[in-house]
Amino acid sequence: MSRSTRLLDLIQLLRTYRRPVSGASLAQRMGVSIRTLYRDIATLQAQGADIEGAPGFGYVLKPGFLMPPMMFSEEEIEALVLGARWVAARTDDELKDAAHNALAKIAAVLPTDLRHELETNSLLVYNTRELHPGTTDFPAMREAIRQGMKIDIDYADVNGQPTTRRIWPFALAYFEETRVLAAWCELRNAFRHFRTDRLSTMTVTDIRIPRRRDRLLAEWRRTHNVTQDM
Amino acid sequence: MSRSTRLLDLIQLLRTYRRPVSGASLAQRMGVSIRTLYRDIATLQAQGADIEGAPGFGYVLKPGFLMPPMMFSEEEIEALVLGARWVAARTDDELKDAAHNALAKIAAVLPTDLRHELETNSLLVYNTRELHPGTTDFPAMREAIRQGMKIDIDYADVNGQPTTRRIWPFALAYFEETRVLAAWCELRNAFRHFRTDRLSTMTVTDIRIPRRRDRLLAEWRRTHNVTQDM
DNA sequence: GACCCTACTGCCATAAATTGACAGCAGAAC
DNA sequence: GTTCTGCTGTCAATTTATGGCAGTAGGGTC
Repeated sequence: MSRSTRLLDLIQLLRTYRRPVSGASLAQRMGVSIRTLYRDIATLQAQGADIEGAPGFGYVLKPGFLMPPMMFSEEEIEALVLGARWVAARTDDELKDAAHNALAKIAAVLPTDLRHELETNSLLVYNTRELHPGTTDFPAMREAIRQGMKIDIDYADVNGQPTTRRIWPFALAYFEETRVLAAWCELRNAFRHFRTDRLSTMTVTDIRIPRRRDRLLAEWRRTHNVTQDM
Repeated sequence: MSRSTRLLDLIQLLRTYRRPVSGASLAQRMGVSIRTLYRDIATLQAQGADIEGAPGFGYVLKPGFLMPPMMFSEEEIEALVLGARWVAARTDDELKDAAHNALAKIAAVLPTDLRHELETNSLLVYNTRELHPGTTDFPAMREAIRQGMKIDIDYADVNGQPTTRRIWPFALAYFEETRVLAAWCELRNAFRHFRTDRLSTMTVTDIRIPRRRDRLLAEWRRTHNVTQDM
């Protein structure tokens, strides 16, 4: 790989990170020595890339730096289309429309050949089994998560009567057949998980959750050893 | 000036032109020989720049090398992230990287608040069951579908010995647990479906499929009553 | 057909750059 | 202090870039 392509690849690699990365791991992924990587970083900085490096931390590319190539590859188009199709097939109607609209917006900025690739993509998603229909209002649930609003639910535990609780929802996890709402439960004063097909009622309150969603998510991940690397 | 900075400058220079420019004048403005300019153009094209050159005319950079800023609704962001996460969790490593890179590229052209929405999104995908590992080279298979190349496979039917066939692959369908390659089978002279976990070998030939992929897909959909509305 | 203008490729000797290795300094967290 | 990292200098071997030249080819104009 020539140096000029490597520099562009390095930008793209840095774009995919949100937390600091060490130069050593970048060097390994680019297949060059650490010395060369330092030179590459210096070159990119000289060309205007806003790369922040600190001893003991690593590097972060501060957002807003546009540098070619900034177009999708065919494989990236495939990934986006396939993901959108899974969303359309396996979630709810609102999210399905959203996936559809997002693809349309992406298509609008694509050059002709890539738009054709997007439109004729032939990775398909099939739903063999029906999802449990349920009465859960997923759009409202997602909205509550986004806005950070407490909700009240009636939830039937595996071996118990339905109980009414006020919870702080912060994540919704999609399994093959079920979906699970992750929340802080005011009743139990602990993190709890609720299968959405066992919710009998759900009411979004107008009370704000007193903690940031990403903090709750981070703490839950830490205490429950959950990783999702995107 | 180093070559890598010159390549970026050349892109910028090309963007300022609307009518074709001759290589000679570009070379003069970049301060290099015409021979070097041709090499630079070739390098940029290899990196995905859509530069059109015709004898007697000159060069034009077709729009689309850089992505313009894009706006999505919060729900569209959620759909894209959720889809990308499903791809990352349930397909292969190459597609996982592609999904990751695509999101990073989208994030790069998003305004701050939407980028934050993308980065802190809390719709998660879980893989409860392991995918059948298999030995199928999915990246090569997707590439063959994209490029429209025939492939040779050894396929073990449900109740039979493995047979070697030459097929025209045109679609790959993702089910919860299996994946099925849809193709025209030269042996049976008909559409056939192949579970990828029953492929023992797969060789991509360098013979083009004599029909367009989208035509095959459309005909297969018609004859098999398959709908996928995205 | 002859004629331009241009894109594009192959070759080659020279010049320039890139590279990895090693040694060492510096800042920050523990 | 120790450890983790960023960062710089130097140098020899290697790789790459470069310009010049010759030649092919495509697409207009006359």
